[in-house]
Amino acid sequence: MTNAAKTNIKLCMVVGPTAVGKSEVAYHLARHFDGEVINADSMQLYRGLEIGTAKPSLQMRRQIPHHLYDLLAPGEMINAADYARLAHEVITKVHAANHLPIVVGGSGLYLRALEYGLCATPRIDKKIRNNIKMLELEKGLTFMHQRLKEVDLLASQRIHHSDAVRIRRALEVHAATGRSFSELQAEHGFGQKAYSTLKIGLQMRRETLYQRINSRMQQMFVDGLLDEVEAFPVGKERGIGYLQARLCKQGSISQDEAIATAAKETRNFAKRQLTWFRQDSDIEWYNNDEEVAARTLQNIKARVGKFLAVE
RNA sequence: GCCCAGGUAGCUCAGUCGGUAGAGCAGGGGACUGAAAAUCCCCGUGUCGGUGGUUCGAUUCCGCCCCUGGGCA
Repeated sequence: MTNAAKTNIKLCMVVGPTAVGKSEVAYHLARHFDGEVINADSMQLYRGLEIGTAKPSLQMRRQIPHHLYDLLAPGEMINAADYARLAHEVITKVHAANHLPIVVGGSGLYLRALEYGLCATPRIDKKIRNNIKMLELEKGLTFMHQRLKEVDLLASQRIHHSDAVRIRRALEVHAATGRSFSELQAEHGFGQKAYSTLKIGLQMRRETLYQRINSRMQQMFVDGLLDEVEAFPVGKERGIGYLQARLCKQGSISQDEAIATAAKETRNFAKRQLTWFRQDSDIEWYNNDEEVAARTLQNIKARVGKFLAVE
């Protein structure tokens, strides 16, 4: 994917698995290069979720402008396309102010949507969505997959028959546009970059990453995750740790169990993130293990400096 | 010291009427175009505690030893 960018706006992305230290690096880059930080984490978008989403500290956020951190109320919904629109606005402003936009986060689809856009589909009508849902409820997933096979063979081959989310989406798009989803995707093809981007990937030894995740989850409960979960309406909890926190409050599980489960889910999530980012060959990887972190930061700064210098 | 029950995958355990073994969890790999901290797929070789014996063949049967838990002293 080395296509020419639509604009000549330069921006930096800091990506990688959760708990690898992205926010820190982004903050230091912002300080050094007169930048502003833009969030690309689907959960840090929410107001009031400070502890459980490991947002950058208030201290950091007071010193450097941080965007898209307190946008939504817990329980409110957003999607990748909406996110991309919001981020574009902010990036345009930051660039206009002659500052370097530094996008940081671990939500792969959000980052991709920002960089390449998503294929153009209309907003799906509530009626269509409901019809498909009802049909699925009535006839089952296998039937829905069979139906997808009839209207969009390629999509039915690509989407596993158990993947309800994607089956639904493909059927919705077909119902709304009369065209097959796979065709629309092929036309889009992530063909055009919106910006001139430098993608910095942070990684560290798996074992260390997992230890950091484990102790961070422990600390989250110490810091008051149990109170923070109250930001959600009961039953609307989303994001790793919050459901466990609620169950713990209700007495269905012990705090130790809550921590263990939440830490496990975070580890699994980090692994999925790594799988996602690994297939992006544009990412330049840096090791952020503690013993080399200082050095790494210097290397990254040097790399960003070079990136900004070239025409 | 004696009596019981165990010692099998990183963990918890199942199993082999003797033909070198399999579940759950953990873990690993992968997919991903408006729910993405979501959703979904694939992956199980390990001195079967050690050592002798019986046997064509022992993780399985027998002896001894070691370890763990419980009971009795």
